[in-house]
Amino acid sequence: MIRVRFAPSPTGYLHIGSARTALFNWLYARHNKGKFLLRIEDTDRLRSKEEYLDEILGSLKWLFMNWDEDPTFQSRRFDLYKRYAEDLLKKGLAYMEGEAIIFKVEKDLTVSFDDMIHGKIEVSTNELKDQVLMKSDGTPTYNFACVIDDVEMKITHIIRGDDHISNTPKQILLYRALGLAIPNFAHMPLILSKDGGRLSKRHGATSIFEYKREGFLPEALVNYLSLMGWAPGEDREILPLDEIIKLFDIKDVNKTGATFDMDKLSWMNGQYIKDMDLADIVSRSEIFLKGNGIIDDKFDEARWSDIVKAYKERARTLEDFIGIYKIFFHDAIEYDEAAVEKYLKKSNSKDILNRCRVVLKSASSFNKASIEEAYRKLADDMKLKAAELIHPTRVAISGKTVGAGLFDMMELLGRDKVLKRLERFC
RNA sequence: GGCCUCAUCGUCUAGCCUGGCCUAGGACGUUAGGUUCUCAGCCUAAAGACUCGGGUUCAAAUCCCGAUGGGGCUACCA
Repeated sequence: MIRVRFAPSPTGYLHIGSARTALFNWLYARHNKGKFLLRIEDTDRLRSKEEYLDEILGSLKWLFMNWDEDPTFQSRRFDLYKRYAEDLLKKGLAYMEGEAIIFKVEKDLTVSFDDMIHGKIEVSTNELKDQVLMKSDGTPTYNFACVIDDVEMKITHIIRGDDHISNTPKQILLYRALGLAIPNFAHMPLILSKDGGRLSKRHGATSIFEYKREGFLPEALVNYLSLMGWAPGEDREILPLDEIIKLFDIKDVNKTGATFDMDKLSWMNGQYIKDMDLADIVSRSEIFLKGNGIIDDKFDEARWSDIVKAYKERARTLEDFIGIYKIFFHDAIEYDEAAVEKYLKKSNSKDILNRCRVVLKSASSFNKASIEEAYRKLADDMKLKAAELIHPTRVAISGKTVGAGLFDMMELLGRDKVLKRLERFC
């Protein structure tokens, strides 16, 4: 049975890089019908915070990464580490220095392992210093606790970032000294920040929840993340999670670091919104609007559904729906000054809008088809192109030059609102 | 500095293992055009890469060596 783990340290939120590491572990487990376990590396009591843990777990859940079994907390296992360390001490493989227990690294040995992504990696122990196992304060060091926990948790495959390659020989020495079976290793490339360096809080290490706040869909984010360092082949890019699980293979993971591309994520998110069932995107946008305090419980869902239908293929994030909502449901709308200047301040603007208003006011019905017919006829009468009526009208009723088709917008807005907004410019 | 590691369009990648089908394919982005009331979407097209130098071979993006460049590690951080 394959068992993998994701081992976050609750000293910060889950960012893109760590989420991708978690994802590849999760995909490997699900693809192979194995177990995906969580280990919380909270040995640093000062920097570890409960709220970070909550955010990390919440982020994992949001991205569909459910875990098996209860998470293991390192802070609750100090006795365990101590026992192993004392065992090494007894065997004469470690020594005390003050209160600390230190592992003796034998010289002139070659440690080698077969990485599932990189192939064979070899290091001479002459490059390694003796390793602190237990610090003077009684807490274990990372490399020691990591080995003990991976053994205790019966981890079969350690999938982690490239930055751990140089930790691996140290850990292997520990497995050997303890007489324990060495797991398989797969070191995946790191996600780089735009300037090519390591992802850090200063450079692009945005919290996963920040993407949620910005209106990204978890499906799109997971899909995009899976493509950082891995490709399903056949030039496929947008594919559902179950398909990703089916196709995922750790052997296909690249060796080269990848730079996160926000533009492509946005594009992909837009594709997901466009292709999503209307009911689904309606409810998600609704939840998003509620979360942002834009709407409350008494809100016209049926009408919102019609609006979403008109806009879903042009939206890139759920955040776009905030502006859309305001156009249709708020009385006061924001006007794009440049657009007003361009379309509503011409010498004949007032006249045009006034005639539009009159036509709309007297129209026997107010639906997309009838409005369009009336507009085209009016344009004919005035010897103008329809566009010369359409553009100013759009700006007058929505404040913007962009958006859904004008006649859709007018029908969705309703006659009263349309007339009221036109009046402002007549 | 030492050690480890990586190297295909601006970005994500396919191809590399098992040399020839690669005048290097796809996607994002960019540019141009089409559809249209705008934008978006959709469609079409264009520009755009094998880091460099040796070697092996009839033949190298693919194999080998070196250089260069990037990244990581080098903590009683994780």
